[in-house]
Amino acid sequence: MTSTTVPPGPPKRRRDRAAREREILEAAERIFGERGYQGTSMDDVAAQVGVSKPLIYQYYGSKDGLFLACLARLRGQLLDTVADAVLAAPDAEDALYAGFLAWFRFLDEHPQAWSVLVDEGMLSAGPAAEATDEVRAAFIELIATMVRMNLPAGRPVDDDEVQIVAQSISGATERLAIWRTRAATPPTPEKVARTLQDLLWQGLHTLKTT
Amino acid sequence: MTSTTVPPGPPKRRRDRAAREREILEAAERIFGERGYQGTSMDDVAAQVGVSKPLIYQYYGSKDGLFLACLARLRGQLLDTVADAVLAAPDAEDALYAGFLAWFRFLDEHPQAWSVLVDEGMLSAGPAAEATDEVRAAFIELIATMVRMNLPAGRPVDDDEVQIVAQSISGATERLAIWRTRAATPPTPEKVARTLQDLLWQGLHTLKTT
DNA sequence: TGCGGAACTTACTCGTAGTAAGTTACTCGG
DNA sequence: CCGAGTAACTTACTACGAGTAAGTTCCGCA
Repeated sequence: MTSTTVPPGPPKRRRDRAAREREILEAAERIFGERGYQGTSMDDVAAQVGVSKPLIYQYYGSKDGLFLACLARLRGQLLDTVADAVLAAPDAEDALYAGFLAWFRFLDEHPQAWSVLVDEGMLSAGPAAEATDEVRAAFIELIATMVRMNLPAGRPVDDDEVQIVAQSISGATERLAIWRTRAATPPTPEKVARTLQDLLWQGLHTLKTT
Repeated sequence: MTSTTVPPGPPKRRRDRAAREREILEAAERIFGERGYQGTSMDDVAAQVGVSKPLIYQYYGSKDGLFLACLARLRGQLLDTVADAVLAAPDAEDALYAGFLAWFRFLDEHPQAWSVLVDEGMLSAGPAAEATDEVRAAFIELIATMVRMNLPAGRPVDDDEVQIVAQSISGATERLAIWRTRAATPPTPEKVARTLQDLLWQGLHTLKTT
Protein backbone atom coordinates (compact mmCIF):
# COMPACT_ATOMS: atom_id res chain seq x y z
CA MET A 1 0.00 0.00 0.00
CA THR A 2 2.92 2.37 0.72
CA SER A 3 5.19 1.34 -2.13
CA THR A 4 4.53 1.77 -5.82
CA THR A 5 6.57 -1.14 -7.11
CA VAL A 6 6.15 -4.23 -5.02
CA PRO A 7 9.14 -5.00 -2.82
CA PRO A 8 9.25 -8.70 -1.97
CA GLY A 9 7.55 -8.42 1.41
CA PRO A 10 6.70 -11.64 3.26
CA PRO A 11 7.46 -14.41 0.78
CA LYS A 12 3.85 -15.47 0.17
CA ARG A 13 3.58 -19.07 1.04
CA ARG A 14 1.40 -20.88 -1.47
CA ARG A 15 -1.36 -23.05 -0.26
CA ASP A 16 -3.00 -26.24 -1.20
CA ARG A 17 -5.88 -25.78 -3.61
CA ALA A 18 -8.46 -27.47 -1.43
CA ALA A 19 -7.44 -25.34 1.51
CA ARG A 20 -7.75 -22.17 -0.53
CA GLU A 21 -11.14 -23.21 -1.83
CA ARG A 22 -12.38 -23.71 1.70
CA GLU A 23 -10.90 -20.40 2.75
CA ILE A 24 -12.64 -18.61 -0.09
CA LEU A 25 -15.90 -20.39 0.54
CA GLU A 26 -15.92 -19.42 4.18
CA ALA A 27 -15.25 -15.80 3.44
CA ALA A 28 -17.89 -15.78 0.72
CA GLU A 29 -20.45 -17.35 3.01
CA ARG A 30 -19.78 -14.68 5.59
CA ILE A 31 -19.88 -11.75 3.20
CA PHE A 32 -22.91 -12.98 1.29
CA GLY A 33 -24.58 -13.44 4.63
CA GLU A 34 -23.79 -9.91 5.69
CA ARG A 35 -24.42 -7.97 2.53
CA GLY A 36 -26.51 -10.20 0.31
CA TYR A 37 -25.80 -11.36 -3.19
CA GLN A 38 -26.08 -8.02 -4.93
CA GLY A 39 -24.23 -6.19 -2.22
CA THR A 40 -21.21 -8.46 -2.47
CA SER A 41 -18.59 -7.93 -5.12
CA MET A 42 -16.01 -10.44 -6.16
CA ASP A 43 -13.36 -7.87 -5.33
CA ASP A 44 -14.67 -7.75 -1.79
CA VAL A 45 -14.35 -11.47 -1.40
CA ALA A 46 -10.94 -11.52 -3.02
CA ALA A 47 -9.68 -8.74 -0.76
CA GLN A 48 -11.11 -10.44 2.31
CA VAL A 49 -9.30 -13.67 1.56
CA GLY A 50 -6.17 -11.79 0.56
CA VAL A 51 -6.13 -13.22 -2.91
CA SER A 52 -6.74 -11.89 -6.40
CA LYS A 53 -10.03 -12.06 -8.21
CA PRO A 54 -9.04 -14.31 -11.09
CA LEU A 55 -8.10 -17.02 -8.66
CA ILE A 56 -11.64 -17.16 -7.46
CA TYR A 57 -12.82 -17.33 -11.03
CA GLN A 58 -10.44 -20.17 -11.64
CA TYR A 59 -11.91 -22.12 -8.76
CA TYR A 60 -15.56 -21.20 -8.95
CA GLY A 61 -16.06 -20.02 -12.50
CA SER A 62 -18.38 -17.14 -11.81
CA LYS A 63 -20.08 -15.17 -9.09
CA ASP A 64 -23.03 -17.50 -9.38
CA GLY A 65 -20.72 -20.46 -9.11
CA LEU A 66 -19.33 -19.17 -5.86
CA PHE A 67 -22.76 -18.43 -4.51
CA LEU A 68 -24.00 -21.84 -5.52
CA ALA A 69 -21.13 -23.45 -3.70
CA CYS A 70 -22.15 -21.61 -0.54
CA LEU A 71 -25.71 -22.73 -0.97
CA ALA A 72 -24.78 -26.34 -1.54
CA ARG A 73 -22.86 -26.47 1.73
CA LEU A 74 -25.63 -24.94 3.77
CA ARG A 75 -28.40 -26.85 2.15
CA GLY A 76 -26.72 -30.09 3.09
CA GLN A 77 -26.64 -29.14 6.74
CA LEU A 78 -30.20 -27.89 6.83
CA LEU A 79 -31.61 -30.80 4.92
CA ASP A 80 -29.79 -33.33 7.06
CA THR A 81 -30.94 -31.67 10.24
CA VAL A 82 -34.58 -31.70 9.22
CA ALA A 83 -34.47 -35.16 7.71
CA ASP A 84 -32.89 -36.56 10.86
CA ALA A 85 -35.56 -35.02 13.01
CA VAL A 86 -38.31 -36.38 10.80
CA LEU A 87 -36.90 -39.87 10.65
CA ALA A 88 -36.27 -40.02 14.37
CA ALA A 89 -39.91 -39.30 15.17
CA PRO A 90 -42.00 -42.22 16.42
CA ASP A 91 -45.05 -41.58 14.25
CA ALA A 92 -46.35 -39.41 11.43
CA GLU A 93 -47.86 -36.76 13.63
CA ASP A 94 -44.66 -36.27 15.57
CA ALA A 95 -42.64 -36.35 12.39
CA LEU A 96 -44.48 -33.35 11.05
CA TYR A 97 -43.94 -31.35 14.21
CA ALA A 98 -40.35 -32.46 14.58
CA GLY A 99 -39.58 -31.46 11.02
CA PHE A 100 -41.00 -27.99 11.46
CA LEU A 101 -39.24 -27.55 14.75
CA ALA A 102 -35.89 -28.62 13.35
CA TRP A 103 -36.31 -26.22 10.45
CA PHE A 104 -37.04 -23.15 12.56
CA ARG A 105 -34.46 -24.01 15.16
CA PHE A 106 -31.74 -24.44 12.60
CA LEU A 107 -32.48 -21.07 11.12
CA ASP A 108 -32.44 -19.48 14.55
CA GLU A 109 -29.11 -21.04 15.35
CA HIS A 110 -27.46 -20.23 12.04
CA PRO A 111 -28.57 -16.73 11.17
CA GLN A 112 -25.67 -16.33 8.78
CA ALA A 113 -26.64 -19.45 6.93
CA TRP A 114 -30.19 -18.29 6.96
CA SER A 115 -29.34 -15.11 5.21
CA VAL A 116 -27.59 -16.83 2.38
CA LEU A 117 -30.00 -19.69 2.02
CA VAL A 118 -33.39 -18.21 2.47
CA ASP A 119 -33.23 -14.50 2.09
CA GLU A 120 -31.13 -14.56 -1.03
CA GLY A 121 -31.16 -18.10 -2.23
CA MET A 122 -34.60 -19.46 -1.67
CA LEU A 123 -36.18 -16.26 -2.75
CA SER A 124 -34.10 -15.22 -5.62
CA ALA A 125 -35.52 -15.63 -9.07
CA GLY A 126 -32.08 -14.50 -10.04
CA PRO A 127 -28.90 -16.37 -10.67
CA ALA A 128 -29.14 -18.98 -7.98
CA ALA A 129 -32.59 -20.10 -8.96
CA GLU A 130 -31.57 -23.49 -10.28
CA ALA A 131 -29.59 -24.36 -7.21
CA THR A 132 -32.24 -23.34 -4.77
CA ASP A 133 -34.76 -25.22 -6.81
CA GLU A 134 -32.72 -28.29 -6.09
CA VAL A 135 -32.73 -27.58 -2.39
CA ARG A 136 -36.41 -27.02 -2.46
CA ALA A 137 -37.01 -30.11 -4.55
CA ALA A 138 -35.23 -32.17 -1.92
CA PHE A 139 -37.45 -30.71 0.80
CA ILE A 140 -40.56 -31.21 -1.21
CA GLU A 141 -39.58 -34.80 -1.74
CA LEU A 142 -39.20 -35.17 2.01
CA ILE A 143 -42.51 -33.50 2.65
CA ALA A 144 -44.27 -35.54 0.00
CA THR A 145 -42.97 -38.67 1.65
CA MET A 146 -44.35 -37.53 4.98
CA VAL A 147 -47.67 -36.70 3.41
CA ARG A 148 -47.93 -40.16 1.94
CA MET A 149 -47.05 -41.60 5.34
CA ASN A 150 -50.29 -40.08 6.53
CA LEU A 151 -52.41 -41.74 3.92
CA PRO A 152 -53.67 -45.25 4.59
CA ALA A 153 -51.86 -47.77 2.45
CA GLY A 154 -53.79 -49.31 -0.41
CA ARG A 155 -55.62 -46.09 -1.17
CA PRO A 156 -55.07 -44.61 -4.60
CA VAL A 157 -52.87 -41.54 -4.22
CA ASP A 158 -53.56 -38.44 -6.21
CA ASP A 159 -50.09 -37.26 -7.06
CA ASP A 160 -51.28 -33.82 -8.00
CA GLU A 161 -52.73 -33.36 -4.56
CA VAL A 162 -49.61 -34.61 -2.88
CA GLN A 163 -47.60 -32.11 -4.90
CA ILE A 164 -49.95 -29.29 -4.10
CA VAL A 165 -49.77 -30.02 -0.42
CA ALA A 166 -46.01 -30.43 -0.44
CA GLN A 167 -45.52 -27.17 -2.31
CA SER A 168 -47.84 -25.42 0.10
CA ILE A 169 -45.97 -26.60 3.12
CA SER A 170 -42.67 -25.69 1.57
CA GLY A 171 -43.92 -22.21 0.78
CA ALA A 172 -45.43 -21.76 4.20
CA THR A 173 -42.27 -22.69 6.05
CA GLU A 174 -40.14 -20.47 3.89
CA ARG A 175 -42.36 -17.48 4.35
CA LEU A 176 -42.60 -18.09 8.07
CA ALA A 177 -38.84 -18.24 8.28
CA ILE A 178 -38.53 -14.87 6.59
CA TRP A 179 -41.29 -13.34 8.64
CA ARG A 180 -39.74 -14.53 11.86
CA THR A 181 -36.44 -12.82 11.21
CA ARG A 182 -38.17 -9.59 10.37
CA ALA A 183 -40.67 -9.60 13.21
CA ALA A 184 -39.89 -7.58 16.31
CA THR A 185 -40.66 -10.40 18.73
CA PRO A 186 -41.07 -13.58 16.72
CA PRO A 187 -42.82 -16.50 18.35
CA THR A 188 -40.61 -19.37 19.45
CA PRO A 189 -39.84 -22.20 17.05
CA GLU A 190 -41.98 -24.42 19.25
CA LYS A 191 -44.98 -22.16 18.96
CA VAL A 192 -44.70 -21.82 15.22
CA ALA A 193 -44.19 -25.53 14.71
CA ARG A 194 -47.14 -26.27 16.96
CA THR A 195 -49.46 -23.89 15.16
CA LEU A 196 -48.46 -25.17 11.76
CA GLN A 197 -49.00 -28.69 12.96
CA ASP A 198 -52.46 -27.80 14.23
CA LEU A 199 -53.30 -26.05 11.01
CA LEU A 200 -52.28 -28.89 8.76
CA TRP A 201 -52.77 -32.10 10.62
CA GLN A 202 -56.50 -32.47 10.17
CA GLY A 203 -56.44 -31.46 6.54
CA LEU A 204 -53.75 -33.95 5.71
CA HIS A 205 -56.19 -36.71 6.56
CA THR A 206 -59.10 -35.37 4.61
CA LEU A 207 -57.00 -35.65 1.48
CA LYS A 208 -57.23 -39.39 1.47
CA THR A 209 -61.01 -39.30 1.32
CA THR A 210 -60.99 -37.37 -1.91
CA MET B 1 -27.48 3.88 -36.37
CA THR B 2 -26.02 4.44 -39.81
CA SER B 3 -24.83 8.01 -39.33
CA THR B 4 -22.19 9.21 -36.95
CA THR B 5 -23.53 12.70 -36.39
CA VAL B 6 -27.29 12.82 -36.11
CA PRO B 7 -29.04 14.32 -39.15
CA PRO B 8 -32.41 15.83 -38.17
CA GLY B 9 -34.58 12.90 -39.19
CA PRO B 10 -38.33 13.02 -38.48
CA PRO B 11 -38.93 16.16 -36.44
CA LYS B 12 -39.64 14.38 -33.15
CA ARG B 13 -42.97 15.50 -31.89
CA ARG B 14 -42.86 16.05 -28.15
CA ARG B 15 -45.41 14.44 -25.98
CA ASP B 16 -47.26 15.16 -22.83
CA ARG B 17 -45.44 14.04 -19.74
CA ALA B 18 -48.21 11.81 -18.47
CA ALA B 19 -48.49 10.13 -21.85
CA ARG B 20 -44.77 9.46 -21.92
CA GLU B 21 -44.82 8.08 -18.43
CA ARG B 22 -47.55 5.64 -19.37
CA GLU B 23 -45.68 4.70 -22.51
CA ILE B 24 -42.52 4.01 -20.56
CA LEU B 25 -44.37 2.10 -17.88
CA GLU B 26 -46.03 -0.17 -20.40
CA ALA B 27 -42.77 -0.95 -22.14
CA ALA B 28 -41.07 -1.55 -18.81
CA GLU B 29 -43.81 -3.88 -17.67
CA ARG B 30 -43.45 -5.88 -20.85
CA ILE B 31 -39.68 -6.08 -20.78
CA PHE B 32 -39.42 -6.82 -17.07
CA GLY B 33 -41.99 -9.52 -17.65
CA GLU B 34 -39.98 -11.07 -20.44
CA ARG B 35 -36.46 -10.83 -19.12
CA GLY B 36 -36.76 -10.28 -15.40
CA TYR B 37 -35.36 -7.48 -13.32
CA GLN B 38 -31.71 -8.33 -13.69
CA GLY B 39 -32.03 -9.14 -17.35
CA THR B 40 -33.50 -5.77 -18.17
CA SER B 41 -31.29 -2.75 -18.71
CA MET B 42 -32.46 0.81 -18.67
CA ASP B 43 -30.97 1.20 -22.12
CA ASP B 44 -33.24 -1.58 -23.32
CA VAL B 45 -36.30 0.16 -22.02
CA ALA B 46 -35.19 3.51 -23.38
CA ALA B 47 -34.53 2.04 -26.81
CA GLN B 48 -37.85 0.23 -26.79
CA VAL B 49 -39.76 3.40 -26.07
CA GLY B 50 -37.61 5.36 -28.46
CA VAL B 51 -36.42 7.76 -25.84
CA SER B 52 -33.15 8.42 -24.08
CA LYS B 53 -32.18 6.96 -20.75
CA PRO B 54 -31.98 10.17 -18.72
CA LEU B 55 -35.59 10.90 -19.50
CA ILE B 56 -36.60 7.74 -17.71
CA TYR B 57 -34.42 8.72 -14.80
CA GLN B 58 -36.10 12.09 -14.74
CA TYR B 59 -39.51 10.46 -14.46
CA TYR B 60 -38.78 7.43 -12.32
CA GLY B 61 -35.59 8.29 -10.52
CA SER B 62 -33.93 4.91 -10.71
CA LYS B 63 -34.26 1.42 -12.04
CA ASP B 64 -35.89 0.45 -8.78
CA GLY B 65 -38.26 3.35 -9.10
CA LEU B 66 -39.37 2.18 -12.49
CA PHE B 67 -39.78 -1.37 -11.30
CA LEU B 68 -41.73 -0.25 -8.27
CA ALA B 69 -44.07 1.69 -10.47
CA CYS B 70 -44.75 -1.47 -12.46
CA LEU B 71 -45.38 -3.41 -9.28
CA ALA B 72 -47.76 -0.84 -7.87
CA ARG B 73 -49.94 -0.98 -10.93
CA LEU B 74 -50.18 -4.74 -10.99
CA ARG B 75 -50.57 -5.18 -7.30
CA GLY B 76 -53.65 -3.02 -7.35
CA GLN B 77 -55.30 -5.19 -9.95
CA LEU B 78 -54.44 -8.45 -8.24
CA LEU B 79 -55.40 -7.32 -4.80
CA ASP B 80 -58.70 -5.91 -5.98
CA THR B 81 -59.53 -9.08 -7.86
CA VAL B 82 -58.93 -11.31 -4.88
CA ALA B 83 -60.56 -9.00 -2.39
CA ASP B 84 -63.66 -8.73 -4.55
CA ALA B 85 -63.93 -12.48 -4.80
CA VAL B 86 -63.55 -12.89 -1.06
CA LEU B 87 -66.08 -10.24 -0.18
CA ALA B 88 -68.62 -11.54 -2.67
CA ALA B 89 -68.63 -15.01 -1.12
CA PRO B 90 -71.67 -15.95 0.96
CA ASP B 91 -69.79 -17.47 3.88
CA ALA B 92 -66.34 -17.99 5.30
CA GLU B 93 -65.76 -21.37 3.72
CA ASP B 94 -66.65 -20.11 0.28
CA ALA B 95 -64.63 -16.97 0.83
CA LEU B 96 -61.49 -19.01 1.34
CA TYR B 97 -62.02 -21.02 -1.82
CA ALA B 98 -63.08 -17.99 -3.84
CA GLY B 99 -59.99 -16.09 -2.77
CA PHE B 100 -57.65 -18.89 -3.79
CA LEU B 101 -59.46 -19.36 -7.05
CA ALA B 102 -59.32 -15.68 -7.92
CA TRP B 103 -55.63 -15.60 -7.14
CA PHE B 104 -54.67 -18.51 -9.37
CA ARG B 105 -57.01 -17.48 -12.15
CA PHE B 106 -55.64 -13.97 -12.23
CA LEU B 107 -52.12 -15.27 -12.53
CA ASP B 108 -53.15 -17.61 -15.34
CA GLU B 109 -54.81 -14.81 -17.21
CA HIS B 110 -52.02 -12.29 -16.76
CA PRO B 111 -48.81 -14.22 -17.24
CA GLN B 112 -46.92 -11.03 -17.95
CA ALA B 113 -48.10 -9.48 -14.75
CA TRP B 114 -47.31 -12.65 -12.97
CA SER B 115 -43.73 -12.59 -14.05
CA VAL B 116 -43.17 -9.11 -12.77
CA LEU B 117 -45.12 -9.49 -9.58
CA VAL B 118 -44.34 -12.90 -8.31
CA ASP B 119 -41.27 -14.23 -9.99
CA GLU B 120 -39.27 -11.09 -9.51
CA GLY B 121 -41.18 -8.96 -7.10
CA MET B 122 -42.61 -11.24 -4.50
CA LEU B 123 -39.48 -13.27 -4.39
CA SER B 124 -36.83 -10.71 -4.58
CA ALA B 125 -34.87 -9.91 -1.51
CA GLY B 126 -33.36 -7.30 -3.75
CA PRO B 127 -34.33 -3.78 -4.58
CA ALA B 128 -38.07 -4.15 -4.75
CA ALA B 129 -38.33 -5.83 -1.39
CA GLU B 130 -40.04 -2.94 0.37
CA ALA B 131 -42.67 -2.58 -2.29
CA THR B 132 -43.48 -6.25 -2.46
CA ASP B 133 -43.59 -6.37 1.29
CA GLU B 134 -46.37 -3.85 1.06
CA VAL B 135 -48.25 -6.00 -1.41
CA ARG B 136 -47.79 -8.99 0.76
CA ALA B 137 -48.75 -7.11 3.88
CA ALA B 138 -52.02 -6.17 2.21
CA PHE B 139 -52.72 -9.81 1.37
CA ILE B 140 -51.80 -10.97 4.79
CA GLU B 141 -54.16 -8.43 6.25
CA LEU B 142 -56.89 -9.81 4.03
CA ILE B 143 -56.08 -13.36 4.99
CA ALA B 144 -55.90 -12.51 8.66
CA THR B 145 -59.34 -10.98 8.41
CA MET B 146 -60.65 -14.14 6.82
CA VAL B 147 -59.03 -16.26 9.49
CA ARG B 148 -60.70 -14.22 12.19
CA MET B 149 -64.00 -14.62 10.37
CA ASN B 150 -63.65 -18.31 11.03
CA LEU B 151 -63.24 -17.95 14.74
CA PRO B 152 -66.36 -17.73 16.85
CA ALA B 153 -66.90 -14.23 18.15
CA GLY B 154 -66.23 -13.67 21.82
CA ARG B 155 -63.30 -16.04 21.90
CA PRO B 156 -59.92 -14.61 22.83
CA VAL B 157 -57.83 -14.43 19.67
CA ASP B 158 -54.17 -15.30 19.76
CA ASP B 159 -52.69 -12.74 17.43
CA ASP B 160 -49.49 -14.67 17.04
CA GLU B 161 -51.40 -17.65 15.78
CA VAL B 162 -53.40 -15.57 13.37
CA GLN B 163 -50.19 -14.12 12.02
CA ILE B 164 -48.58 -17.52 11.70
CA VAL B 165 -51.54 -18.86 9.81
CA ALA B 166 -51.81 -15.82 7.56
CA GLN B 167 -48.11 -15.94 6.74
CA SER B 168 -48.37 -19.64 6.00
CA ILE B 169 -51.23 -19.19 3.61
CA SER B 170 -49.50 -16.32 1.89
CA GLY B 171 -46.35 -18.38 1.47
CA ALA B 172 -48.26 -21.39 0.26
CA THR B 173 -50.15 -19.50 -2.41
CA GLU B 174 -47.03 -17.78 -3.64
CA ARG B 175 -45.09 -20.98 -3.94
CA LEU B 176 -47.98 -22.72 -5.62
CA ALA B 177 -48.19 -19.91 -8.13
CA ILE B 178 -44.54 -20.30 -9.00
CA TRP B 179 -44.74 -24.06 -9.13
CA ARG B 180 -47.72 -23.97 -11.42
CA THR B 181 -45.98 -21.88 -14.03
CA ARG B 182 -42.99 -24.15 -14.00
CA ALA B 183 -44.87 -27.43 -14.02
CA ALA B 184 -45.34 -29.23 -17.31
CA THR B 185 -49.06 -29.79 -16.82
CA PRO B 186 -50.16 -27.74 -13.84
CA PRO B 187 -53.45 -28.62 -12.20
CA THR B 188 -56.32 -26.24 -12.88
CA PRO B 189 -56.90 -23.27 -10.61
CA GLU B 190 -60.04 -24.99 -9.39
CA LYS B 191 -58.17 -28.11 -8.39
CA VAL B 192 -55.46 -26.21 -6.58
CA ALA B 193 -57.94 -23.97 -4.79
CA ARG B 194 -60.01 -27.00 -3.81
CA THR B 195 -57.04 -28.90 -2.44
CA LEU B 196 -55.79 -25.92 -0.48
CA GLN B 197 -59.24 -25.40 0.90
CA ASP B 198 -59.42 -29.05 1.97
CA LEU B 199 -56.00 -28.85 3.51
CA LEU B 200 -56.68 -25.75 5.57
CA TRP B 201 -60.35 -25.65 6.37
CA GLN B 202 -60.37 -28.10 9.24
CA GLY B 203 -57.23 -26.72 10.79
CA LEU B 204 -58.54 -23.20 10.77
CA HIS B 205 -61.20 -24.26 13.23
CA THR B 206 -58.94 -26.11 15.57
CA LEU B 207 -57.06 -22.87 16.16
CA LYS B 208 -59.89 -21.42 18.12
CA THR B 209 -59.76 -24.23 20.66
CA THR B 210 -56.20 -23.44 21.61
C1' DT C 1 -41.90 38.09 -31.66
C1' DG C 2 -39.19 36.62 -28.11
C1' DC C 3 -38.75 34.59 -23.46
C1' DG C 4 -39.29 31.01 -19.85
C1' DG C 5 -39.68 26.51 -18.84
C1' DA C 6 -40.65 21.69 -19.92
C1' DA C 7 -39.17 17.85 -22.83
C1' DC C 8 -35.43 15.71 -24.36
C1' DT C 9 -30.35 14.50 -25.82
C1' DT C 10 -25.23 13.77 -26.04
C1' DA C 11 -21.54 12.37 -23.82
C1' DC C 12 -19.71 11.35 -20.17
C1' DT C 13 -18.18 8.79 -14.93
C1' DC C 14 -17.93 5.00 -12.02
C1' DG C 15 -18.30 0.41 -10.36
C1' DT C 16 -18.24 -4.43 -11.08
C1' DA C 17 -18.23 -9.01 -13.69
C1' DG C 18 -15.19 -11.38 -16.26
C1' DT C 19 -10.58 -12.44 -19.01
C1' DA C 20 -5.81 -12.73 -21.35
C1' DA C 21 -1.46 -13.32 -20.64
C1' DG C 22 2.16 -13.45 -17.93
C1' DT C 23 5.00 -14.53 -13.37
C1' DT C 24 6.41 -17.04 -9.23
C1' DA C 25 6.80 -20.85 -6.07
C1' DC C 26 6.87 -25.76 -5.57
C1' DT C 27 8.20 -30.76 -6.95
C1' DC C 28 10.10 -34.45 -8.94
C1' DG C 29 13.01 -37.16 -12.27
C1' DG C 30 17.75 -37.33 -13.36
C1' DC D 1 21.98 -30.54 -6.52
C1' DC D 2 19.47 -28.83 -10.83
C1' DG D 3 16.48 -27.82 -14.35
C1' DA D 4 11.84 -28.66 -16.59
C1' DG D 5 7.04 -28.86 -15.92
C1' DT D 6 3.06 -27.52 -13.65
C1' DA D 7 -0.05 -25.60 -10.21
C1' DA D 8 -0.84 -21.33 -7.79
C1' DC D 9 -1.24 -16.85 -8.40
C1' DT D 10 -1.02 -11.75 -10.29
C1' DT D 11 -1.28 -7.46 -13.11
C1' DA D 12 -3.66 -5.14 -16.20
C1' DC D 13 -6.89 -5.00 -18.95
C1' DT D 14 -12.22 -5.16 -21.59
C1' DA D 15 -17.21 -4.85 -21.51
C1' DC D 16 -21.28 -3.32 -19.94
C1' DG D 17 -24.77 -1.26 -17.22
C1' DA D 18 -26.41 2.29 -13.65
C1' DG D 19 -26.52 6.89 -13.00
C1' DT D 20 -25.39 12.14 -14.10
C1' DA D 21 -23.93 16.94 -15.83
C1' DA D 22 -24.69 20.06 -18.94
C1' DG D 23 -26.53 21.39 -22.67
C1' DT D 24 -30.23 21.81 -26.82
C1' DT D 25 -34.84 22.04 -28.92
C1' DC D 26 -39.49 22.84 -28.91
C1' DC D 27 -43.80 24.94 -27.28
C1' DG D 28 -47.18 28.14 -24.94
C1' DC D 29 -47.92 32.59 -23.82
C1' DA D 30 -47.23 37.90 -22.77
